[in-house]
Amino acid sequence: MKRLTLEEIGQIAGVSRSTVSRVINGHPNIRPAVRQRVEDVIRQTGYQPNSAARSLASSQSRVFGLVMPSLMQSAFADPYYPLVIQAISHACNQHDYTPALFLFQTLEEEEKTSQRIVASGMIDGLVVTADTIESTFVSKIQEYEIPFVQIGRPLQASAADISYVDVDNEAGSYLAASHLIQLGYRRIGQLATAHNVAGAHRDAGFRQALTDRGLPIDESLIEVSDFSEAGGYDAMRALLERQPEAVFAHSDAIALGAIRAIRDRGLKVPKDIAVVGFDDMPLAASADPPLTTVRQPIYRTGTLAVETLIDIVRTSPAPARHIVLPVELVIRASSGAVS
Amino acid sequence: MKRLTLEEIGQIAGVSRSTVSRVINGHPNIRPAVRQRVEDVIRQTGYQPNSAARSLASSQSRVFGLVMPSLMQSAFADPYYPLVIQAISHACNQHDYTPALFLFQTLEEEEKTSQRIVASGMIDGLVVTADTIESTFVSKIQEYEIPFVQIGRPLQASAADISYVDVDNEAGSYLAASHLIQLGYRRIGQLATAHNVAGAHRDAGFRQALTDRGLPIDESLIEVSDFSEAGGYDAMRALLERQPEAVFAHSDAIALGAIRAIRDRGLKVPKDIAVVGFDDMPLAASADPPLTTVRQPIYRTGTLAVETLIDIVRTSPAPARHIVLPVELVIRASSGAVS
DNA sequence: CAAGAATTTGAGAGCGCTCTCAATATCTAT
DNA sequence: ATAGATATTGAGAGCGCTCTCAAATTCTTG
Repeated sequence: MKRLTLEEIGQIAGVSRSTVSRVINGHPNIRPAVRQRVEDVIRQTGYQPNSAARSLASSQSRVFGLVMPSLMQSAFADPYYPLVIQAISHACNQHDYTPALFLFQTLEEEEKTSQRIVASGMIDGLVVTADTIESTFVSKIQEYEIPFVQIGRPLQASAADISYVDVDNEAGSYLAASHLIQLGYRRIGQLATAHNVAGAHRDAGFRQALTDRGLPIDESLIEVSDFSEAGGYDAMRALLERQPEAVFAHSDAIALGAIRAIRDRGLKVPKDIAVVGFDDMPLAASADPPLTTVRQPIYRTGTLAVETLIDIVRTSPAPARHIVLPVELVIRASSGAVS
Repeated sequence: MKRLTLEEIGQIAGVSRSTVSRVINGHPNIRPAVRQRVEDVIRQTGYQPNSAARSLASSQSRVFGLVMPSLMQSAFADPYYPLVIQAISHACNQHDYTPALFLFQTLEEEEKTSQRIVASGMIDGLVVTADTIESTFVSKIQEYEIPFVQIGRPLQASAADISYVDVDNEAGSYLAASHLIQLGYRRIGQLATAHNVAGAHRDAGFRQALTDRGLPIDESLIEVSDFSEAGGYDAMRALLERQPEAVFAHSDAIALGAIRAIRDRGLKVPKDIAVVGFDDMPLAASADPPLTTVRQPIYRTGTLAVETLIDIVRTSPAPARHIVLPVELVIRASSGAVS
């Protein structure tokens, strides 16, 4: 099918290229009759402006990039990223942006692609998930002055002029720990994740809760895990030696691994050891026992990231936006509060 | 940071715009000394050609679209799609293509965005996952003559001129069913999925295996489920009434749900009922008991889809490519073959 | 109904690249 | 050294759009 141009649409409608352009871009000062006529032609022909020409002339592409640097294989097993991607995709569709996806499995891959992303003008803005330690990527974006928002808070001090959308990890783990304390548990372990900002915040909230309730912090009750089920299993096996009465895991996947480890040892959840997770992923509700967990609004995070980015692009230069979304504790059987 | 143009690079290197263009595009017939000089300037300046201008002049964007039509919320919980996305992203990075993501949660969303995708020239080719019944999308792509490959075989007759990459679902379920039969099980149930091509093929392979081994096909031992764990649980509960000795599930998630249902009924896997899944997702190996399942090369599917698409774009017009990848049976404890 | 103001439209340049074609530089063989 | 072949380079048009500026049209108002 032959693709039409503005000129040709104009010809059919009996107006100039300029007028058609005005109609498409919603400019004022067009006689209603003319606008109608042009719109009819556009609809009938299914005309869509050539996006390359548009970008070139207007120097904006209406493409957003979604960047996930140094993403390990495993991270994607977690339903977190898929959900974020889905949210971002949907929000982009909604606002007539096209989301381009940049997943980097190695630094080498990141290196190779990132220059093209920032310097080719192909992208109007970026959503960056930067949960791990800083890559050089953010500084590169800043150098080229590309608008961007991070999902997850940046750790470093330069955070003030970086826009981000994050969930209140600290409050979440505070809730989780407080819940366990209120249920009477004293020896509360933590299956923590390291090297990521969210993990640091979750750890902080956990400690704060213990401290606020006058409990000592026993470092030997804290085991480090990655975000996987298998990691949780291993970490919990180690932790079992220390005989905790309850355990707070930094993710539901970890919690599920922990439950498996506890059961393998012949113990019952929550009777012998209570478990609380973080995420409220779909499997949490149908787990055995159903998992008490901290629900974070993952989808909303993605949506807000895009909307914030649009706002930044529109009003640039703009002050940085900082959004922290609330979380909630979902109480199910695994913590022993309900049967 | 000010973005440079070809002209300016040429100025610095003391050559014309045309020559720089030639260097960038790897044309022959450039004096080595000149090429060297130009390449140095490009490297030092970090110059990247403006992609809009490039697209406009060459009428190709080096962008591939990844389209997932009528995707329900739940489908994304499955690690299948994330893995495909990851593979496609990686393959695109490898070949200097940019992957644009189009997930459609509703037909309305699909309708709104699809015209832009096909008619704006923003995209050189599409990878379409069309596991469900045909949307109007494929015919639209064909109308606009955009190269595309499907992941998963098209069901309808027009398949011959559609390129696709698929796994051998039929052989997979044939393997699974044969395995169970060989182990001596006779009343073998199936937790099947409906309304998707892969499901149809898996069902066919299952039936073929029974027939080939002289077993009757008992329709009452076939329950329909969606692809979720919860769906598997419900379907298995129903199936339990019919007292199967073994059950083949169309996905690992379904199998996991089935195991939970069996256990809730006070029965043991595999002692009372053997279970085989499909996918070999990461959780399959660490499930309790470890899941016998059909491993399909999901990642490879995505990679091949991109490579095939590149091949098609390059040699267009080209005959349709049909690729069917082999699967393998991974035997673990849940089928009762090993402890 | 004319003259000025306001609205609506069109012409033209230009965004940064590719690609053709012609011009120039270099090489080969006599 | 020189004609002819060949390799290398540059000039210029054009891709389809946006956006400015001026022209044409319509609307006011005395």
